[in-house]
Amino acid sequence: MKTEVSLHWFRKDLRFDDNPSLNSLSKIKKPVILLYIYDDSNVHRDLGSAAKIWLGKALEYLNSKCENKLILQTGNPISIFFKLIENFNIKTISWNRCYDPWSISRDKLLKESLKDKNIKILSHNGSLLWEPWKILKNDGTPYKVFTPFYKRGCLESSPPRPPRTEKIDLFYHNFKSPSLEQIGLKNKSKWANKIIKNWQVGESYAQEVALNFLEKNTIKGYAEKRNFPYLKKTSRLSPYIHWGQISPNFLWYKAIESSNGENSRDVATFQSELGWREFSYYLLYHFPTIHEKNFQQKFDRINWKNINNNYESWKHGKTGFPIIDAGMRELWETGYMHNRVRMIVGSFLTKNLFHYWKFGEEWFWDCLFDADTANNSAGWQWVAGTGADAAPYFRIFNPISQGQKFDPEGKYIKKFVPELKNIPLKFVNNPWECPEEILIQSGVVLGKDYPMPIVDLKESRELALTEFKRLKN
DNA sequence: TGAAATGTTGGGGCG
DNA sequence: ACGCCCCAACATTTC
Repeated sequence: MKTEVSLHWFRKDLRFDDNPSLNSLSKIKKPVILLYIYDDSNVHRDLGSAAKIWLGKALEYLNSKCENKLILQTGNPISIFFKLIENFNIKTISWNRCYDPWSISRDKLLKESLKDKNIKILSHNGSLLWEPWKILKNDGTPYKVFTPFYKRGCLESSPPRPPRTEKIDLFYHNFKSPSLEQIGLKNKSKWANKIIKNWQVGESYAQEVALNFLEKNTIKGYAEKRNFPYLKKTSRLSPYIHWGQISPNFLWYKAIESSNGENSRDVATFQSELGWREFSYYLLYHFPTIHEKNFQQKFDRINWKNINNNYESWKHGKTGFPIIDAGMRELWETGYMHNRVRMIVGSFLTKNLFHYWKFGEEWFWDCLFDADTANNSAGWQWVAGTGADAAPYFRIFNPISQGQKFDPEGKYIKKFVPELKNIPLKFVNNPWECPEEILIQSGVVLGKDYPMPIVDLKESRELALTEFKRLKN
């Protein structure tokens, strides 16, 4: 008779600490097998290039932390589970929930297919502070505005589950897994090596980053300084949170513990950023087309410009607007972009280049380590003005003044757009206005070393306003 | 989690 | 001393 075992299916919870599914299996007291499925048949689209790199590293780390007993599979979960059930005497299958529509239907289908197998199936909340279906307005409908969602909905409902870690016993097996190379999760390209260089991917590093931020009071000044990209005062936790290498519950309670007289506003701001993440997941759960369609349908009538060369210039940081180009190059070179700059480049693509937000969302999806369906779509719809509680359509960022305001010394720009490093501060954001003589001294030939601006800011802004205004009539 | 256009105020120069 | 203009600084409105 084969040993009775439990199975934990890792999805967006690539951690051992504060993992509700693992905790529940610890109570059952049967040895546990750990599974990850690189599922390309049930998702709505393939992972982005950066995400695959991160995932590969994360799985490597996870495997090393469980004595290389992680079962790695690729393909359709239903057939994989059937195969595993033949090989092991599985009594319980457990996972932490995902909240995107295709995962929900996949899990539902799986539960049904396993119905008569005499296996207990458990699902848990491992990635949200509040379950989306528990936060509703008095009339029973979901919130559509962040502030009441967060303040009345979340903060006034029961507090999030405190973090907890139980030890599990591994089941030792010889089940064979394909290698990361074989399933396409090992990218050895120059680009891959470059963008991952400054990141350490495992759970312990996630905790290190979090504790440095929260316990060592790096968070002090966060409320103000998080807007200045060169200061690097954001938490930079987003990739870890996305992959579940650290739980929001851990961060929530660590944040509260770290709050003192000096930083309470900073801590509250950080908590509300976690709140924005909750809001994005909440929206995707209640409005499951938010990743592909305008949340506000009236914006379907906008005549966006057809995709053209400007999109390529934007993607590769060659728009001629230094703060935009710095941001897009940070993305391409590091798999990350500072939040303030995400807003600026998003506004530029949707309002000045007048491209549909989905094109921006797609490029971010491909390049960001933290590429996340809920956050990415909600963010792009926010900036485009088409979303729930979005920025009003007329809130158009001016890349020159945003650069001057949030990169006042030009340090961020000069880091990622080094061809401008000798340009005097006065012209860092508007090199095309720099006198020829100074350009020569700075070693820059516009149109050759650095592009001329690809659009007229004033003109394109007016055009966007006119087109958006048209919808009101 | 804007920015530009427009309006208001007040101080200084100057006839 | 006074009115007038200019303009910076700030406030309000508008998109």
